[in-house]
Amino acid sequence: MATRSKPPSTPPFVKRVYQLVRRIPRGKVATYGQLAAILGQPRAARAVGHALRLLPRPMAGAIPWQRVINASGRISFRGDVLRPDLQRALLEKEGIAFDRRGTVDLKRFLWRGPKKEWSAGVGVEL
DNA sequence: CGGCTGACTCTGG
DNA sequence: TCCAGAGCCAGCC
Repeated sequence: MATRSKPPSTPPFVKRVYQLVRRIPRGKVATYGQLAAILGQPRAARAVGHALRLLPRPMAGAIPWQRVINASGRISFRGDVLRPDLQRALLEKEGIAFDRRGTVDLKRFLWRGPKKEWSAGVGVEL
Protein backbone atom coordinates (compact mmCIF):
# COMPACT_ATOMS: atom_id res chain seq x y z
CA MET A 1 0.00 0.00 0.00
CA ALA A 2 1.62 2.89 -1.11
CA THR A 3 1.36 5.51 1.49
CA ARG A 4 -1.10 7.92 0.23
CA SER A 5 -2.43 9.65 3.24
CA LYS A 6 -1.66 12.89 1.48
CA PRO A 7 -0.24 12.04 -1.94
CA PRO A 8 0.29 14.41 -4.82
CA SER A 9 -3.40 14.22 -5.24
CA THR A 10 -3.24 17.92 -4.61
CA PRO A 11 -0.10 19.18 -6.26
CA PRO A 12 1.14 22.58 -5.24
CA PHE A 13 -0.92 25.34 -6.56
CA VAL A 14 2.17 26.86 -8.01
CA LYS A 15 2.90 23.82 -10.09
CA ARG A 16 -0.57 23.82 -11.53
CA VAL A 17 -0.26 27.44 -12.43
CA TYR A 18 2.94 26.75 -14.35
CA GLN A 19 1.36 23.87 -16.18
CA LEU A 20 -1.59 25.98 -17.11
CA VAL A 21 0.44 28.96 -18.22
CA ARG A 22 2.40 26.73 -20.55
CA ARG A 23 -0.83 25.97 -22.34
CA ILE A 24 -1.49 29.56 -23.23
CA PRO A 25 -0.90 29.76 -26.98
CA ARG A 26 1.40 32.31 -28.48
CA GLY A 27 -0.37 35.49 -29.42
CA LYS A 28 -2.93 35.14 -26.65
CA VAL A 29 -3.11 36.30 -23.06
CA ALA A 30 -4.90 35.16 -19.92
CA THR A 31 -5.83 36.91 -16.71
CA TYR A 32 -4.88 35.85 -13.20
CA GLY A 33 -8.50 35.41 -12.26
CA GLN A 34 -9.17 33.38 -15.34
CA LEU A 35 -6.36 30.96 -14.59
CA ALA A 36 -7.49 30.73 -11.00
CA ALA A 37 -11.00 29.93 -12.15
CA ILE A 38 -9.73 27.22 -14.48
CA LEU A 39 -7.87 25.75 -11.54
CA GLY A 40 -11.13 25.68 -9.68
CA GLN A 41 -10.65 28.73 -7.51
CA PRO A 42 -11.91 31.96 -9.01
CA ARG A 43 -10.94 33.76 -5.85
CA ALA A 44 -7.32 32.75 -5.95
CA ALA A 45 -6.19 35.30 -8.48
CA ARG A 46 -3.65 36.66 -6.04
CA ALA A 47 -2.29 33.22 -5.42
CA VAL A 48 -1.73 32.85 -9.15
CA GLY A 49 0.17 36.08 -9.21
CA HIS A 50 2.17 34.95 -6.25
CA ALA A 51 3.04 31.72 -8.02
CA LEU A 52 4.36 33.56 -11.02
CA ARG A 53 6.21 35.96 -8.81
CA LEU A 54 8.37 33.24 -7.35
CA LEU A 55 8.86 31.73 -10.78
CA PRO A 56 12.56 30.89 -10.95
CA ARG A 57 14.47 32.61 -13.72
CA PRO A 58 15.49 29.44 -15.55
CA MET A 59 11.88 28.40 -15.68
CA ALA A 60 10.79 31.73 -16.95
CA GLY A 61 12.33 30.72 -20.23
CA ALA A 62 10.13 27.65 -20.43
CA ILE A 63 6.98 29.32 -19.21
CA PRO A 64 5.27 32.15 -21.11
CA TRP A 65 4.67 34.15 -17.94
CA GLN A 66 4.34 37.28 -20.03
CA ARG A 67 1.00 36.08 -21.36
CA VAL A 68 -0.59 36.56 -17.97
CA ILE A 69 -2.05 39.99 -17.31
CA ASN A 70 -4.74 41.44 -15.07
CA ALA A 71 -8.48 41.56 -15.64
CA SER A 72 -8.19 45.13 -16.85
CA GLY A 73 -6.16 43.97 -19.79
CA ARG A 74 -3.09 45.70 -18.45
CA ILE A 75 0.25 44.54 -17.19
CA SER A 76 0.47 44.20 -13.44
CA PHE A 77 3.51 44.78 -11.35
CA ARG A 78 4.63 45.78 -8.03
CA GLY A 79 8.13 46.82 -7.37
CA ASP A 80 10.20 45.90 -10.34
CA VAL A 81 10.45 48.37 -13.13
CA LEU A 82 12.03 46.51 -16.01
CA ARG A 83 9.53 43.69 -15.87
CA PRO A 84 6.54 45.55 -17.27
CA ASP A 85 8.56 46.90 -20.12
CA LEU A 86 9.97 43.49 -20.89
CA GLN A 87 6.58 41.83 -20.68
CA ARG A 88 5.07 44.30 -23.07
CA ALA A 89 7.92 43.92 -25.51
CA LEU A 90 7.59 40.16 -25.48
CA LEU A 91 3.84 40.32 -26.02
CA GLU A 92 4.13 42.79 -28.86
CA LYS A 93 6.60 40.48 -30.46
CA GLU A 94 3.94 37.78 -30.33
CA GLY A 95 1.48 40.01 -32.05
CA ILE A 96 -0.38 41.36 -29.03
CA ALA A 97 -1.53 44.92 -29.62
CA PHE A 98 -1.49 47.53 -26.89
CA ASP A 99 -3.79 50.45 -26.58
CA ARG A 100 -2.42 53.93 -26.32
CA ARG A 101 -2.96 53.63 -22.58
CA GLY A 102 -1.08 50.36 -22.47
CA THR A 103 -4.18 48.20 -22.46
CA VAL A 104 -4.69 44.95 -24.33
CA ASP A 105 -8.01 44.29 -25.99
CA LEU A 106 -9.12 41.17 -24.16
CA LYS A 107 -11.96 40.77 -26.59
CA ARG A 108 -9.39 39.93 -29.19
CA PHE A 109 -6.42 38.43 -27.38
CA LEU A 110 -7.89 36.71 -24.37
CA TRP A 111 -7.25 33.00 -24.38
CA ARG A 112 -10.52 31.09 -24.27
CA GLY A 113 -9.07 28.51 -21.95
CA PRO A 114 -8.20 24.81 -22.22
CA LYS A 115 -11.69 24.07 -23.37
CA LYS A 116 -11.54 21.65 -26.23
CA GLU A 117 -13.54 23.91 -28.36
CA TRP A 118 -16.61 26.03 -28.46
CA SER A 119 -19.91 25.27 -29.72
CA ALA A 120 -19.76 25.70 -33.40
CA GLY A 121 -18.85 29.21 -34.04
CA VAL A 122 -21.37 30.68 -31.80
CA GLY A 123 -20.07 33.79 -31.05
CA VAL A 124 -17.94 35.42 -28.88
CA GLU A 125 -17.33 38.98 -29.08
CA LEU A 126 -19.54 41.40 -30.77
C1' DC B 1 0.72 27.41 14.05
C1' DG B 2 0.28 32.71 13.51
C1' DG B 3 1.07 36.72 10.84
C1' DC B 4 2.63 39.22 6.69
C1' DT B 5 3.21 39.69 1.72
C1' DG B 6 1.85 40.09 -3.02
C1' DA B 7 2.68 39.71 -11.08
C1' DC B 8 -5.39 40.17 -8.15
C1' DT B 9 -10.38 41.53 -8.48
C1' DC B 10 -14.60 43.91 -7.33
C1' DT B 11 -17.34 47.84 -5.67
C1' DG B 12 -18.08 52.54 -4.51
C1' DG B 13 -17.06 57.60 -4.82
C1' DT C 1 -11.41 57.24 -16.04
C1' DC C 2 -8.77 57.23 -11.84
C1' DC C 3 -8.25 56.44 -6.65
C1' DA C 4 -9.17 54.02 -2.29
C1' DG C 5 -10.89 50.29 0.51
C1' DA C 6 -12.14 45.42 1.50
C1' DG C 7 -12.03 40.45 0.42
C1' DC C 8 -9.50 36.06 -0.83
C1' DC C 9 -5.55 32.63 -1.25
C1' DA C 10 -1.27 30.22 -1.27
C1' DG C 11 3.51 30.51 0.09
C1' DC C 12 7.16 32.08 3.21
C1' DC C 13 9.27 33.50 7.87
